[in-house]
Amino acid sequence: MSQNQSKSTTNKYWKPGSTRPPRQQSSSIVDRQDSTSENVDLYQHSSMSIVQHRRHLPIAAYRTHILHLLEKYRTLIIIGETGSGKSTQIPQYLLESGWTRNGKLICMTEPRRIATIQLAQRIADEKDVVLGKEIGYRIRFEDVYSSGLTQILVMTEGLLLRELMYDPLLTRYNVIIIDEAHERSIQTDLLLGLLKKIQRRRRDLRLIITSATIDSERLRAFFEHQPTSISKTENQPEENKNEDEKLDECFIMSVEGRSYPVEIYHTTEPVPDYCKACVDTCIQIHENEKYNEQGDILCFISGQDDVLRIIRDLHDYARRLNDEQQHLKRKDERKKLIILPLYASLKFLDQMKVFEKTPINTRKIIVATNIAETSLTIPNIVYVIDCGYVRLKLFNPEFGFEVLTTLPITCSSALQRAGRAGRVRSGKAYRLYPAVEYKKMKEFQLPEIQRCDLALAVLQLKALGIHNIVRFDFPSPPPSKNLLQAIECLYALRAIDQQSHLTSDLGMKMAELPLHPAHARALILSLEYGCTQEILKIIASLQVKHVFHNPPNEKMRAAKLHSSFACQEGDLITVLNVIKVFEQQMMPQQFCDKYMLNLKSLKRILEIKDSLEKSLRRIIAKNNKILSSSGDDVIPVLKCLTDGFFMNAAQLSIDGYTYRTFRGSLQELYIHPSCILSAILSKQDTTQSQLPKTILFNELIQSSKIFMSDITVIDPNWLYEIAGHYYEQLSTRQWILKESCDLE
DNA sequence: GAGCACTGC
Repeated sequence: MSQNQSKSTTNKYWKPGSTRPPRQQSSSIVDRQDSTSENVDLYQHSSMSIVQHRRHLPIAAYRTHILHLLEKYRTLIIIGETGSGKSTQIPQYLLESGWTRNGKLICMTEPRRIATIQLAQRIADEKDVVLGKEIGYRIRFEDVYSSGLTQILVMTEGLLLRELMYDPLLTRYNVIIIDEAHERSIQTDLLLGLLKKIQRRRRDLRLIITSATIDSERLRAFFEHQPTSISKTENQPEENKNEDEKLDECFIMSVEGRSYPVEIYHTTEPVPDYCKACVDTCIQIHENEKYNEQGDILCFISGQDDVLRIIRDLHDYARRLNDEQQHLKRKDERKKLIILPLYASLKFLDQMKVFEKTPINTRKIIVATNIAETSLTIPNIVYVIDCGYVRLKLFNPEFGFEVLTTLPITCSSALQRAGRAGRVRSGKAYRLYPAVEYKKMKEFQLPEIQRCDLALAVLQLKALGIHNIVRFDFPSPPPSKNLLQAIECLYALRAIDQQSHLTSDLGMKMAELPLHPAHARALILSLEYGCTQEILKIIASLQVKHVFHNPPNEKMRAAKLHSSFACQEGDLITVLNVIKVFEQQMMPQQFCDKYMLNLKSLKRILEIKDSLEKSLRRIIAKNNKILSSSGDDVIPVLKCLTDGFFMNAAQLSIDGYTYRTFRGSLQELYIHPSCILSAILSKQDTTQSQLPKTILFNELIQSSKIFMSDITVIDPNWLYEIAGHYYEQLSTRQWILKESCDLE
């Protein structure tokens, strides 16, 4: 079960900038693959037929075993390393052996949209059928399947969760496969909990959970342990007992992957500056491995800022190298360098550069955030540098907010990062931390459900009829403080009443919208404030990041161009201005280039806006009525935002530049420098008492301080006018919720 | 006084 552990072979020590890593031993030569992503690696570039290819995958040896186990067990946990072929093959094995014969489907979930499409496409290719017929997929905004014809349906986790609202027993499926379960998104955990519940009613439903590394024993315990107190309604009637009743609960099996050994090096002591250490290590690799024909370098760095710092220093080195070579006027053995950044807010075309084939006599260095750990798989990596940190959202229950924070990574993450060096041939991983630090790391990252804001998850569960959230059987129960915060939040937003039931006027409507409850409330209330068109655009924009394009070398120009949309009311109204203008453009590409805006983000905002508008019309049953707009009057929009975001209100302290929330926390908050407000303020001559007294924020980001981002300026009187109930109750804590009692 | 992990409905 711990193949990952055994694959990473040796631990060696070295110090960046002093001792050089040992020279690469001559190793067996493996053909370099020209694939551009992991999803098109194996068969397309070999001479094997599809049948041969399928037979050669490690999972193929387990075909009959898997099918046999599925006859005997209700739930199957399959641990398979990358390259085992589990995702593409398992649904096909089930299809071939008749698991769809009664007209019901095989469902497979993926955490991400791109992976969903790619997987469905690949299965369709292997079966030589047109995508959308026997094999189909569903992601938000895209249904590519035919009811009555489709047998394997791949979809995102979020969509299966939505499907549960309309079909609580998921009656159209025989088998549900949860793929990539080790990522443990909130959706994964909600699905696992709900599927266990469904299995008690539907004894015929089979569940397969596949994962790379997972806390599998805990998961088996979860599926084997049945709650002792099953209520009468949930008890299986005697007469329904049949063959399915005799099934055993859960079985774990492992499938080996296909990867090469990776030598792992640790530093001798902690590095004071991991950016410098990363640059030094890149240089060392480049100098030492100059005879090595292949070998691109991938660096895992925690944030965009550090990525850009490292890129800048590496460019300096590359320039020196180039000058030296010209000066010597002879052919140097060292290769040329291509240095590329990779992070989420990078323009799409710049992201795609990492997939371009590295030319002969050239080495590619990619400096990436953890976008490279899950979302994008970069080909031909032989060297990995791991800084040992990651930025994660963490819910602080004392404080009551999610904060983006830098944390040390976990063992499983360190292994995952190192593993990226062994995809094409044996590789090396350089960890910028001592081995003792690795030993101190937590084994697995906390599942998202244990470290995030649970307001939306709780609302979804309530809508699915799970009344008592505290007693819900979670695979990893979230801290009770976090649950309590979520319940209190939903109560403050009037989505639930004091009995903790969904309110019929607001709560039920909010649950139908795929939005954070605060956003959903603002959107529904916009009908009363008469500014629905404006709030639709603003809420849609909050679901999408990176509207403003800010390349590191053109910051001044970008700031100037962006300031033409800026307004005193803050970031949300500024984005509203951008969207309003963007909508009217005949040539959106030229418009975005001119003002340094992100076309992809803006298009997606409009797409989400349309989808939210459809949902909203359905909820309020006003299909044809024109939705209200407040026109040029911004006051209704600001008041409506206050009505949704009142929990995220902050007031200026006496010092004149720090903020504190109204919720009684002593935490000092600062306006993030990316906010339009800081841009406006920095232009003004006097800095004294210029900051607005009361603001709403959408997110908190921790770096040197805790910063608020996406800020809106409001009139403090509105808070008492609109959310007086909340602030009064907050001070006296008069209200006692039923579920709070359960916790004690 | 000074900088923005990643998904998903």
